[in-house]
Amino acid sequence: MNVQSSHGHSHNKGAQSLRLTKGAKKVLEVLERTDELSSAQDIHSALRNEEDSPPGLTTVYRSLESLVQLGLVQSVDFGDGERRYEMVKPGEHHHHLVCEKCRNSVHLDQCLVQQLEESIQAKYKFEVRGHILEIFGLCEQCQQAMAPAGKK
Amino acid sequence: MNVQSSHGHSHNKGAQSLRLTKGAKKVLEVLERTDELSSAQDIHSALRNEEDSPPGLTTVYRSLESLVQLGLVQSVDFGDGERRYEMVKPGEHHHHLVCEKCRNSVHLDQCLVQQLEESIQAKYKFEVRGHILEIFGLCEQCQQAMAPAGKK
DNA sequence: ATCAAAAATGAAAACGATTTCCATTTACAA
DNA sequence: TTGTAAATGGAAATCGTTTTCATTTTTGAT
Repeated sequence: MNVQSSHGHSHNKGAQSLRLTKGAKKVLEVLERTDELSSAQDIHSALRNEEDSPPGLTTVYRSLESLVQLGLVQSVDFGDGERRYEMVKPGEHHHHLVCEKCRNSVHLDQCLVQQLEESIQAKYKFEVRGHILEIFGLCEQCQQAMAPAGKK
Repeated sequence: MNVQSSHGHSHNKGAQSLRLTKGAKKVLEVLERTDELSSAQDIHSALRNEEDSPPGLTTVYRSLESLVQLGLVQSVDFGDGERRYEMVKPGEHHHHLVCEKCRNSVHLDQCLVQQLEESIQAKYKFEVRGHILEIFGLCEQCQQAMAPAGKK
């Protein structure tokens, strides 16, 4: 990882700047102390409530893009049309078990796809570069809350 | 499976009618002869080109929703904001290896998540009800096409 | 410190897939 | 045939995200 502050020298020529700009730092701070997944809007409102001159929504989006490219943040797609973000250990990623009832999520401690990359490669001659994986269902509490009362 | 035509009697009270309406039949026909994944728009244009009075886009969306509920069609999310659809064996589903270069996709013959449901259940006490899984990378041809020439 | 160029920023407009509204048409049981 | 529920289509509305573009801030060289 080669993360540098906006004040450092950078010779990256990637699709976009790989520096931590002022806005990106603020976004990262929000994500740092949140363990829930946050949408861009969530982050934006959080900043609105605590900053004197909060970054605009556009900047939040751009910052998230940079942070994702830096490998500090991952974007998660639950298929509901709203992307969420969360901090990850640099360069790592993980997937979630999302409760359809209470909407809480826990993350898997290992990636099911990574384990299978080799066999996919061997079987399909396909070079794995990325993947989406999210699992939906009922968490333990919601299963119990549901059992006695009946369905729904 | 309990699929019935629009002319059959139905006493389903589901969130929405589980009959095969005229529009849904046309949509299904398009999907039947396409092995590519199709977006709602794709299906709509296909119908425009061959029907005298093709269903409107709204009807295409509604039909797809029914067909998915009936288990005849699955919707696939590649995370690019456009949902695609394809026929499946009734009640089944599958996942894809999507080539990032040529955009073709092949589907996995077995579901990696289903195999793991039990262990997820055991380990996380989580009742699996559904999931999203798509794998991105390079297909064999594109790997070869890339090797000699260099990157991109 | 000063200056020009590059990068970052914000507000508003644009986008685009999907959904909602609502008035009209069609299907079908009686 | 007729009344009612379901289906349909077109337009408008949604809504997260991206683009545009003018302004401000940062940066590196002088």
